[in-house]
Amino acid sequence: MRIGYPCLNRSIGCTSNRTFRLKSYTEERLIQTVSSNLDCLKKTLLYNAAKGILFFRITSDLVPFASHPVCKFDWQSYFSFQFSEIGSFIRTNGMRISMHPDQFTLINSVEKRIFDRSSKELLYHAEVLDLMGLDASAKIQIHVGGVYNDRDASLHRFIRRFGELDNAIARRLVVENDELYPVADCLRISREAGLPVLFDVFHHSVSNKGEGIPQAFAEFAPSWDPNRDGIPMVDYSSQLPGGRPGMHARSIDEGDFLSFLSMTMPHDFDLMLEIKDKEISALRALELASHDPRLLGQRP
DNA sequence: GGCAGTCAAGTACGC
DNA sequence: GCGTACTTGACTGCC
Repeated sequence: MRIGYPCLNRSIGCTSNRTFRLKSYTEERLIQTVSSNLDCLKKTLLYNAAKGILFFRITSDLVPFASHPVCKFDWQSYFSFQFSEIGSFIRTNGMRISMHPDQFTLINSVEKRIFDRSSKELLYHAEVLDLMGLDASAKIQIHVGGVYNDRDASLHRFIRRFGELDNAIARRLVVENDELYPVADCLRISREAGLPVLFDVFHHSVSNKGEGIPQAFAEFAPSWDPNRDGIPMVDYSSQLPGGRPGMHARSIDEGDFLSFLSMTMPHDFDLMLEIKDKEISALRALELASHDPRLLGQRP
């Protein structure tokens, strides 16, 4: 088990998701921003390695407008050295990487135009991971998408569209349960399309078909082929106390976390903490899990 | 320097 | 049919 946090580190004084407005797009601005984002990504990974945080989600804003028609710049070649250097650091330190395109990336949209645009966005994500020289265990996670008044047809449209994706994308894609499509639906897709299911604990608590956590684990874990995909990835968060249902907690709920660890024994997986205070909770989680056999031997 | 409004993108939902 | 929430950090213009 590796433990991690998404996209941002708030302790090191830089962020790798700096961006700018479309209106102010220039090649110069792009180069400057990507360069600073990559520098910060490297710093973030150095911090993580020093602290024993071995799972990290790379922000989709690393290369702003990468899949937008406005971008004609060959950032792949221009930054190839920096990407490969970062990738080599990741591999040397035994780190796991994920990416998560935002809500606008929908492969099951009724509109072909939206699928095409999403496909370009996914290709950008795959290129980032390819340029880093990471194998297919570095994943890109998306949700099933919209319902469009017909869940079954929309679920099958996901499967059909998945089959149309470039292999560079398909080999990395994993589908994540959410409020609209609970894990049972993702498993149907997985069985037909052959992609793994990324289990989101918090979404599951909001939307499920009665499966408890142990049962859900028993069902989705086999969708990951250890040789091709690596061990499963799991997203974890808990309810913000007093917040609207579905809001993410600001910091880790220690009791909930410990009970989650014990409920998921003996499954091994990499755990992404989707919690507002990011690396703070990840560090706390590492302490809380320090006696868990799945983490032993991983402290720096 | 600080604040408020806005930002590429889509969908669901309430009116 | 239309407007707004979703979710969220960072940019931008304004003071």
